[in-house]
Amino acid sequence: MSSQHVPQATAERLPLYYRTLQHLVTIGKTRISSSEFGNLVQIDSTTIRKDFSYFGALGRKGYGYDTQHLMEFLRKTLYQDELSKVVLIGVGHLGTALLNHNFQKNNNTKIVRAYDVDPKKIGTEISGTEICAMDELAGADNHDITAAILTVPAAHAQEAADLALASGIRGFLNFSPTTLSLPSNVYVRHVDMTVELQALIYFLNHAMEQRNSQ
Amino acid sequence: MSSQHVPQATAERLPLYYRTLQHLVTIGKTRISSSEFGNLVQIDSTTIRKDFSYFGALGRKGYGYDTQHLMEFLRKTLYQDELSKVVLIGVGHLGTALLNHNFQKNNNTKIVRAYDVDPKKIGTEISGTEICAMDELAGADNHDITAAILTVPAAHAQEAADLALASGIRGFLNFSPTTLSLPSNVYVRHVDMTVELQALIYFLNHAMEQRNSQ
DNA sequence: CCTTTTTTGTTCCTTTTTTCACAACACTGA
DNA sequence: TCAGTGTTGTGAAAAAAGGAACAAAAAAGG
Ligand SMILES: NC(=O)c1ccc[n+]([C@@H]2O[C@H](COP(=O)([O-])OP(=O)(O)OC[C@H]3O[C@@H](n4cnc5c(N)ncnc54)[C@H](O)[C@@H]3O)[C@@H](O)[C@H]2O)c1
Ligand SMILES: NC(=O)c1ccc[n+]([C@@H]2O[C@H](COP(=O)([O-])OP(=O)(O)OC[C@H]3O[C@@H](n4cnc5c(N)ncnc54)[C@H](O)[C@@H]3O)[C@@H](O)[C@H]2O)c1
Repeated sequence: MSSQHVPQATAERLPLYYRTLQHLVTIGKTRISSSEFGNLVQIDSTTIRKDFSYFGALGRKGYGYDTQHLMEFLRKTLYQDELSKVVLIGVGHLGTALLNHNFQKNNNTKIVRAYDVDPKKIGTEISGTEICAMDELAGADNHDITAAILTVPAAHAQEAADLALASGIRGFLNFSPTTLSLPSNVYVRHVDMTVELQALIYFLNHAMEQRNSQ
Repeated sequence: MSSQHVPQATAERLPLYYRTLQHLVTIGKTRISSSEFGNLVQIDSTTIRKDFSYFGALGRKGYGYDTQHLMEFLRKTLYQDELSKVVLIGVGHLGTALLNHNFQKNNNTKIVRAYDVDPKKIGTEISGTEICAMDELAGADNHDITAAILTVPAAHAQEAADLALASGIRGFLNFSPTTLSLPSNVYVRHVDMTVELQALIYFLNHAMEQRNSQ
């Protein structure tokens, strides 16, 4: 039962569950049923229950789920209770926003260092995070760094990723609108806000009118 | 054949295809096979061919796809050749980054107006986009606006969305880490960068070690 | 203590998405 | 012109994801 193989789709939902549980704990809600939780995150309650069941019996019949317990379980599952250190490459508009944010809410992840090529930025600090030269990245040993956030212009994304890879980084969150070519033992996630906006517009133009005409 | 029902998964990939084709046209590549294209976007070539086939026969056997033609077809499909106007709500760190960016590359979408509650920001401009008071949103007629980009703090996201909805907006790109509750004739897309980073870390911890042990 | 209500965990069925396999067709070069 | 090669478009199979239904267990309320 416990933790056989967790489907990709389930794994993608875990962070949403975790964040929602954090919120519930904060507002003092100690228990929740799968259907109430489902309403909250807008996912079918069966899907919720099945997702949790991959990790064993986390709930109690006739009661629901203990929010505190479930949250802690997910925290361990997601982070294995270690602080995940990440670096950010490209301190431009988007990079600066991310540094200022620095995933404050979420104390298990921290941007520990930033890199850029701009001499004006190198040596300065944003929100307590120091900005270093790209040359330093090339020589660094970053095996303790979980991931690199890439917020450089698309034309430089591959180059920046290669440097990070050489320094020992094995995870990438790529914000540039370009596909990276990296070895298969490296994990890349792509966040493309332009694509998101285009997809939204497409669905408004097509999917919606279909739904309306039914 | 042509445009029966386009699966959700296919529709989600169209913007990526479009962007990649733009790049190919820019660098002067006039034709491409599904397998070469597939390598580029890291999607199986069969999936590429099937995706395109929902729109009819866009390629030529023994030749491949004409990049210019395919790009133009996708542009029409995605935008129906109209400029999509969007507004942005919440001119903070992230909102400012988006305004500075303003989807320059992509001339079919434009942030025409921004809204905030901060009196210091109201009346100023960022990258040519004027920042208005939220009160103006409440009274505005925004039926010509395709979508609203929400970059307000999570605690205010629902409230901001409700105002936008009342002014006639029917599409939302929500960057706040919260689930919005809106009528079903409204389309909401959620971009959660925190979740993306958590998912990345989860996959690094679990999926990767599985792949390695095989 | 017993009955009724709630709610999980899971089985089974449906839908969606991906992948395989290949016939059909169009280019290419001699 | 014609053999040979490349590449699409698609039907059929496989895999993944989603959702209905319900037995079993626990809680709640007398
Ligand atoms: N700003 C946004 O809202 C937004 C939205 C969607 C996508 N993006 C994408 O995110 C990326 C960054 O966008 P931005 O608006 O922050 O751009 P930006 O131009 O403001 O910042 C880019 C930063 O990267 C640095 N840089 C350039 N080349 C580098 C290199 N080789 N190594 C390290 N650093 C380098 C620059 O000095 C600059 O500080 C782009 O790919 C952009 O397409 C941004
Ligand atoms: N900055 C990031 O990199 C980042 C990363 C992930 C998620 N987010 C999310 O994006 C959202 C915005 O983040 P941010 O860093 O830009 O925050 P921020 O605090 O810098 O900006 C928020 C802006 O919204 C305005 N605002 C507040 N209440 C409002 C209301 N009711 N109506 C209109 N405007 C209002 C504020 O005046 C401010 O300008 C947050 O929900 C945050 O969690 C941001």
